[in-house]
Amino acid sequence: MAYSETVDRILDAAEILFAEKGFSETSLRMITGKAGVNLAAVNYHFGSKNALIQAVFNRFLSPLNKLMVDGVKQNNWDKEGNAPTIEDVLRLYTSSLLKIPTRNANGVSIFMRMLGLAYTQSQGHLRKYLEDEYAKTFWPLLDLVKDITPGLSKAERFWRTQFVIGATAFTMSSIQQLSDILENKPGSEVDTEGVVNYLVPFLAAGLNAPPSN
Amino acid sequence: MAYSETVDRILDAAEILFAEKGFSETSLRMITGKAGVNLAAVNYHFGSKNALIQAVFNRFLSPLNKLMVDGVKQNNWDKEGNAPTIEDVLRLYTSSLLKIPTRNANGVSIFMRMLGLAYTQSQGHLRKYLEDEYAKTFWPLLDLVKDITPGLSKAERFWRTQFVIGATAFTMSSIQQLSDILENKPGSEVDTEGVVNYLVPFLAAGLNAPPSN
DNA sequence: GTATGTTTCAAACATCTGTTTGGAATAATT
DNA sequence: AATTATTCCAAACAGATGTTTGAAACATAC
Repeated sequence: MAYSETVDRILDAAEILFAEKGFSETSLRMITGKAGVNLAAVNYHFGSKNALIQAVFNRFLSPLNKLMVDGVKQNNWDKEGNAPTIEDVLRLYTSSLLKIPTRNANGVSIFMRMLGLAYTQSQGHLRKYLEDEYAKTFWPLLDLVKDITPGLSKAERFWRTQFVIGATAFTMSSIQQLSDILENKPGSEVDTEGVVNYLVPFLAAGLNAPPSN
Repeated sequence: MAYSETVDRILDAAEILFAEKGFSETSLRMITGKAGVNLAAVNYHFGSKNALIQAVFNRFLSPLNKLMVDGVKQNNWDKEGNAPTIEDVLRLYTSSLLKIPTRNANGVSIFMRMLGLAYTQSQGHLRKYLEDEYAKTFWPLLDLVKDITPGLSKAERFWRTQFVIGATAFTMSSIQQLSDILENKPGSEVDTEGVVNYLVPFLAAGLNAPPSN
């Protein structure tokens, strides 16, 4: 798959439509129509619709992965006696999300909604791909949490990190609609960083909560 | 739409398949095949596939609605000087979910996944249906939260309730996939009640956290 | 027993799906 | 300039989709 202008046009259009409607609900004809390219271009450049879905994921999961791994190294959290707090870890997580380079407006929302879809709509082919990427991106984060919350069982710690991801993905993906509800008028300006500021103490308290039993 | 054995057979099959694959990924031929009825039966009894989806939701959201409204009354939480704690409210919510009468084995996890799908996959006809029909169920609960967390600004309280919904919906809709990741093998058994028990202290601590500023 | 209303069923319907094809247009290489 | 590789594109493909049809089977009422 060589580079071409067409490849990016397709990825941009697919990303928006997938986030908007879901994978099965988005046809190749919608994508190529929005991208202004020929229908056959998807199969020519990507091979199949499934491969296109993976390519869309790859484009934003890779930078996220890099940002988070770099963040851990930069803070020397992997070194002895340099343990971060829960808030530190969450700040790295949320700031990494906000730092991902986006090509479209509302890039963060689209990307978060994709992350949510990745789990809720994951079909066979996506499954394996995501588990691999997931391991790379989120297991380091889980390791850090492990040192901070020694009182939790492995299972409870795992599920709490899922609650963190869930609250983040759900909120970010629908932040525009939710802001409209709060302000009681559509089109209000969304303060993403403000919502993140609400998010961090909520998640930190949840992670630091005493075990369930 | 009159009652008939066929109607229930279709609902049972559709419920399982929707939870397993999602709405768009489940065809009427799969449903009628599993139910052992003729293909045309869905359109005859329900009118359309969309109407069938709504009927499936209706069959488990109605009892949930009733359980929660009854729970609020039964505890006299609406009376003066009888304010519940955050844990009380969350326990009512989760125990109501677990109390819904089920027709299939694994009924609870199927309902949970449906609930997750209700939020994450809802667009178009489903979204409007859900908002109209069941917003009234959740607003009383949010009023209770208001009385319990007087220290929060209106905005911060609103966003925290979104975090609660997000963590719940996301987790429930992807609970099977996540269980597989945790156990490192596909097809593992999912302990829905266990996950719910992890969820309550996490969410309670998050809601009770000190304000962000 | 005949008539009426309801439910089932095989078949067909039109439309949409992802994918493939073969030739035209364009770019790169020699 | 001639040749080769790459990209584009209109058209067609085979299969799946939700829905409709009209007659058969069944139940109910008179």
